Amino acid sequence: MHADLARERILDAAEDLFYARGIQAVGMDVIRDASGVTLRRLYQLFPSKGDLVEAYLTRRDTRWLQSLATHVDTAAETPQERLLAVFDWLEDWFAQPDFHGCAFVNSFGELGGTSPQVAAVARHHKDTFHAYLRELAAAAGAAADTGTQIALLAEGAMTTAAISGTPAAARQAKQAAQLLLTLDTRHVNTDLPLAAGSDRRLRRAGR
Amino acid sequence: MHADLARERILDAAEDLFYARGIQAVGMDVIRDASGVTLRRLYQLFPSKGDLVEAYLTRRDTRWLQSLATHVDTAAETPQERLLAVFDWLEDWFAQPDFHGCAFVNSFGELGGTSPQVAAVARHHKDTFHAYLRELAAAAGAAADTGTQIALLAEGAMTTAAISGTPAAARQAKQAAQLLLTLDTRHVNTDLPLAAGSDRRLRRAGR
DNA sequence: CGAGAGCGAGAACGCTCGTTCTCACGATGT
DNA sequence: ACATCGTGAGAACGAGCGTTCTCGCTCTCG
Repeated sequence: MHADLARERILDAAEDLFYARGIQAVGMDVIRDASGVTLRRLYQLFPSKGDLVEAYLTRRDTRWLQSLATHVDTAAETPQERLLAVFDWLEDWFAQPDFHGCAFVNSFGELGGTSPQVAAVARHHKDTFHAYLRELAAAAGAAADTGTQIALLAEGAMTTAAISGTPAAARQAKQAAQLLLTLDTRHVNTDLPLAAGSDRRLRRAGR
Repeated sequence: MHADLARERILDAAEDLFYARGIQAVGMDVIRDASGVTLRRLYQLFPSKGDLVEAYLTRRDTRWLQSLATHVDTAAETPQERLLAVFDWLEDWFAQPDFHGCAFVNSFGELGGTSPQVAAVARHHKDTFHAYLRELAAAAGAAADTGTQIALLAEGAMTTAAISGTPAAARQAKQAAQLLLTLDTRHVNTDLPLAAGSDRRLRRAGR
C-alpha cells in the first residue's frame, strides 16, 4: 500500500471517529483497526496523535468550506440567493444522520483550553467562514455588519441543530438572514415603503 | 468539615477546572488538591466522576439562568429592553477573563457523543434558555419565530466570542436582535411606513 | 544465492487516571 | 479506660492509551 493511500485511509478513519466520538475518546489502536493501516505506518506518517488531530482538522477545514462554496456556486444565481443558499446547505448537513455539530466548535470545547494548535485551527476556520459570509453579504449589497450578523445566525444554527438533534434551526436562521438582508438592502434596490402587508410577505419568504 | 461545605468546595473546584480545561483533562486528584477535600470524602459525596460532572453541569445550568434572569429583571424596564438586556449580560460575560464559551456546548462537544447524560443536560439547558428567550420575545410582542431567531443570535454570539476571543459578537447580536424585534413588532406598535431615513435610525440604535 | 533492509502483526512499556485499600489517629459513647 | 467507628493522607491497583520494540517474513540488490 502506497503512503498516499495509507495517509488517506488514516485521515478518513480519523475523521469519522474523532467527529463521532470526540478526539480523546478515540485511541490510536481504534484508528488502526478502522483504517487497516498498521500502527507502525501510522506513526511514520503522523509522528504523534497531535499531528493526526491537526491534519484531521485542517483537511476538514478546507473540504467543508469547499463543499459549501461549491453548493453556493451551483445552486444559486443572484447574490441574495447565493447568501441564502448557505442555509440550505446547512440544513442538508444538519439532516445527515451522522451530523454532530461543528467539528471545530467541538474540538475547541474539548481541547481549546489545553492545546493552542487546536484553538488556532478552530479560530482560523471560523475566521475564514465568517469572512466568506461577509463577502457573500457584501456582494448582495449589504453592509459589513449585516454579514457579521448573518454569520452569528449560521453559527447559532449549527450548535442548536447539534444539541437539539433537529435541522429546524437552519430554516429559522435563513428566515432571519433574509429579513436582515432585505431590511439592509431595500433602500438600495427598491425604496418602496414597507407596510403591514409587506411585513407578512417578507416573513413568508423563507426557503 | 461538614458534608455540605465539602460538597460546595468540590463543586466550586470542579466548575473552575472543568470549565477552564475541559472535563477529561481534569483528574479527580486535581479536584482534590484544588478543593482541599480528601479523595475519600470526594467519592463519598460523588460516587463516580460521572456523577460529579452531572452535578457540575446541573448546578451551572440553574445558576447561569438565574444570573441572567436577575440581570434582566433589574436592568431593564420595558419588555423590549428586557429582551435586549440579555445581550448586555452576554457581553459582560464574554469580557470576563475566564470566559471560555458555553459550558454546555463545550461538554456536549467533548462527551455528547459518548455520554447520554451529558447530552441530556446540555439539551435541557438549551431548551430552557431558548424557551426563556421566546418568553421575553412574546412579552415584547414578537412572533414565536422571532424569539427562536433571537435565540440563534445569542447562541452564535457565544461560540463566536469564545473562539475569536473577543466580546464583540454580543454587540452585533444585539443589533440584529433589535432589528428583528423592531421589524416584527412595528406593525403592532406604530404602523409608520419605514423610509430610508428611519432605516438609518434603526441601525444606530444598538446599545 | 545470500545479506540486509523494510514491513506486518502484535506484544510490551510507561504513564495517566479513576477507584479502592491500608493504616495510623482522634473522637465518641459506656 | 477501652472498644469502635469514622477520618485523613497517601499508597496501591487496574485499566486505558500513546508510543516503541520484537520477531518473523519478504523483497531487493549485489
